[in-house]
Amino acid sequence: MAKRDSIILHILTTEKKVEVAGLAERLGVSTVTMRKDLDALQAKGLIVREHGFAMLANPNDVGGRLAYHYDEKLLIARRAAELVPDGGTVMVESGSCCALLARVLADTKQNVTVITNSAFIANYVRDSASVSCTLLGGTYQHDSQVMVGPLVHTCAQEFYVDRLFIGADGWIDGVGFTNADQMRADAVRSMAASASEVVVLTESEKFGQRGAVPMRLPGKRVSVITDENVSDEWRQSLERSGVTVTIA
Amino acid sequence: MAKRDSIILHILTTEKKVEVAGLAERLGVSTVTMRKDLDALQAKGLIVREHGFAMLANPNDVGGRLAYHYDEKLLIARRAAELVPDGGTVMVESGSCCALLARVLADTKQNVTVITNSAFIANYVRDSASVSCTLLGGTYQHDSQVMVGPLVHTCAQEFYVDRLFIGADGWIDGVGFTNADQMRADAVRSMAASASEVVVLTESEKFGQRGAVPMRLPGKRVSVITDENVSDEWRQSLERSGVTVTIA
DNA sequence: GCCAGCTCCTTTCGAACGTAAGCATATTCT
DNA sequence: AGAATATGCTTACGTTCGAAAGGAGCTGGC
Repeated sequence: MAKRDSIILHILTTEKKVEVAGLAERLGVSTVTMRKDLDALQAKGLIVREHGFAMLANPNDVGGRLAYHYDEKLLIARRAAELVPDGGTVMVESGSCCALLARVLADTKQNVTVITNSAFIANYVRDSASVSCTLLGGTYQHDSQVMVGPLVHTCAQEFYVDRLFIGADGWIDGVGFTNADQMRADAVRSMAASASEVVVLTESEKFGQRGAVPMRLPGKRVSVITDENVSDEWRQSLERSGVTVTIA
Repeated sequence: MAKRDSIILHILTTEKKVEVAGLAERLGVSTVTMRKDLDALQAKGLIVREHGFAMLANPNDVGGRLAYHYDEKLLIARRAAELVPDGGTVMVESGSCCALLARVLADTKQNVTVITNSAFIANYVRDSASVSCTLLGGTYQHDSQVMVGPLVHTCAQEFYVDRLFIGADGWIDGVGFTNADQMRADAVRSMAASASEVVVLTESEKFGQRGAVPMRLPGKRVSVITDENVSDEWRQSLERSGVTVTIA
């Protein structure tokens, strides 16, 4: 990931919509170079372009959330991909790191099967012949493109895999990982019942935050892959709760 | 649907990729007008634009298939929508007419629930608050964005509705409707088991063709909605087989 | 040290783009 | 019927776009 791309994403994250020419001037490059960078970012699904402007993809979309802390998320996804062998099958939930994991698997592995409740992820790796997707049925959440509800539970029962990768919106000491959306948290529990280990992929920033809905995964082996900025305090909190911590 | 739009789609269907300026000249309008038309078609998902060019969306995508005989398909979809009351629930399969039906429902009805095995359709009506989607789980076909396989069967069993709307790739006298893809034909059967009536939405052109896989819907009440160009010969063949024919 | 090869950036230019203002033909209102 | 409004197209203009060609800076080999 080029350094300038990170700066562009950071600016876009705060300002949403900027002129190409103005952005080029602020970064001290020509408009041609700027356009090339923006095209590359658009190809990754992180931003959307219009004539003369660049703006963040809808933050409700996973694509928009990806733009935030993209570097860390990519490192985490790459580390997670190491856990998946060629020809393996994994469950993947709908978080933004999870989407990147699917993308990394599509780009670097052979013949991997991804079971997910995210239509975004299925579409995200659509161009790759090396990943085959199974989409769990359910009620389609319009903004997040994620399947939720009782049908997810029914579908998930049809499978059993080694690992389920999930995102998280927060961590509360003594309570565990949390999610912002009750329906999605429930979907995670349904999927977790069909996996022997749950791997949480999340940027360290999330540890300071608290989602509204505890994930509640009692009796599950849980580990987390996060970035190097996680503080000792949170790391100890995690390990006290029996969560294995891996730094990407 | 403007008359010129139909001509544009017809040209695009045969030539795939054309220059905006050249197209404007051929139709005798200014480039400004041409761009406006093309933008409108792009907004409907029928074509894709590049700097200076317009081209058909990938024909493997439903969007690309929609461009072909768009007028007829829209009429059929509108007629089919009349069968669906506000607040109703319908099953919809993955054909291009079915996608248009979902779009029409989204634009004209209130509080309709669409149960489908097509991730394309779920995404296609994503912007509408008046349609809620339930996506049936299954193996995700990369090119068509359709769910197939045994999981579709399991999921479909969780529901029962009045009507299932499906597409078809052909009709053979004495055999019935046919489909080009075995997996998708199987998905149709799974869904048909959970509906009291099957409504086939298809352009009249299809009656001269034969898909490779008979749909086989024994004991089902079957009707078809098609366009006015259906010949008497085929119409009688359909009615002999107990299929109710409606002209849109 | 220094040259070849490579990558990345810039300059340049004609073509394409979006917007606004103007004109002509329908349509509606009084 | 005649004026007011609406629709659809064109011309015109300043801006942005994509592609090609040239230059700066880095890397590796001798």
